Amino acid sequence: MIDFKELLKEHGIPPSLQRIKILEYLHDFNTHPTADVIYQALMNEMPTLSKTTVYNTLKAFAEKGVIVELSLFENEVRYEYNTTPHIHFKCIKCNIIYDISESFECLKNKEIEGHKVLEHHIYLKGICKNCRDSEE
Amino acid sequence: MIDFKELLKEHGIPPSLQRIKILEYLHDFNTHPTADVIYQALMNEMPTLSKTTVYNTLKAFAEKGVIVELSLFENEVRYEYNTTPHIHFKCIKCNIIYDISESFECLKNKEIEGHKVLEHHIYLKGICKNCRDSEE
DNA sequence: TTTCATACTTGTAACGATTACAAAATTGTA
DNA sequence: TACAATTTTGTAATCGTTACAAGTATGAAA
Repeated sequence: MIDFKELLKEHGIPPSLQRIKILEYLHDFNTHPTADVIYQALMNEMPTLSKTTVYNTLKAFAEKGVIVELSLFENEVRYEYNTTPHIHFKCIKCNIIYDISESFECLKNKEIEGHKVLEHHIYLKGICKNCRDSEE
Repeated sequence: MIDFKELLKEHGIPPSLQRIKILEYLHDFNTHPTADVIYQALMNEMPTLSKTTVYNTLKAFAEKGVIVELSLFENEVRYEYNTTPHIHFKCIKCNIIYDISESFECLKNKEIEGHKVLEHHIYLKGICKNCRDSEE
C-alpha cells in the first residue's frame, strides 16, 4: 500500500484530498487516461470536483515528475503513473495503448547530426497480440 | 520544377487551384506547418481562401499519401511534404523542428511482445546544433 | 457549345479540449 | 482562534478543428 500523501510531499506538492485521489486513480488503473476520463471517474466519489482542478493537478504532477504527460496521436493529452523508461504501442483494431518495456536508452544523450538528444518518445502502431489471436 | 497538377492526379486527387497552391507551399517551405500557418501564408495570394478548405485539403492529401500528417507534442496537427522515412528532433531552445534522416527501419514489421508493429513514430527533444554553437 | 450532375469551396456555427480568472473554501501556522 | 496563503470551484473564454448548407466551378454528355 503506497502512501500517496507522503509521495506527494516528497515531490514538494502539498497533498490535498483531490490530489491524493487523482494520484490514486492514476496508480490503480495504470492506463493512459485523459483529464476528462479521470474527472468522470472521480465524480461519483467527489461530486463537487471541478474539471479545472483535474487539469491543474495533472499539470502540476507532470511538472514535478510524479507522473508522465503523453501526447500520442489523438490530439489530447494523456497521463500515466509509470515513470520508468518505456515506449507505447497502440493497436489500430482495439485502440488499446500498451506499455512496452523495451527501452531505447541508446538514444539518451546521443548526438545526432550535431543535435544533443535529451528526451526521446517512441510510439508504435500495429495490431496487438489479442487482436491477432482472435483473428484466426 | 515539379508538376504539382500531375502529382495530384497520380494520387487520384482532382487538382484545383487551392489544392495546387497548398501542395506548392508544403513543398517550397518544407517545414512542418499547421493548417493555420498555411492558411495565413496563402491569404495574400488567395483572399477568398477558406480555412475549411485548408483543413479538408490537408486531410485528403494525407489520406492519399501525398503528404504526412504529424502529431508532435503541441496538440496541434502538422503536415510535411517529406514522405521518406525519417524522424523528428525538436529543439527546446529555439523550437525548430528538424528532420533527421536516421531511420529505424529495424522497427518495421517487427514483433514486440506479440504485437505486430506496422508504424513507428520517433520524436526526439534536445538542443540543436545552432543553439549549442551559440551557447559558447 | 450548352447543359447538367458532380465535386469543390466557402462561411458560419458548433464542438471538444483546455485555460483564464475571480470568488469561495480550505489549510497550516502563529 | 485568527489570518494569510494556498487550493478549489464554476463560469466564461480561447483555440484548433469539424459539420453543414449554400454557392461556385468543373468536366463529360448531348
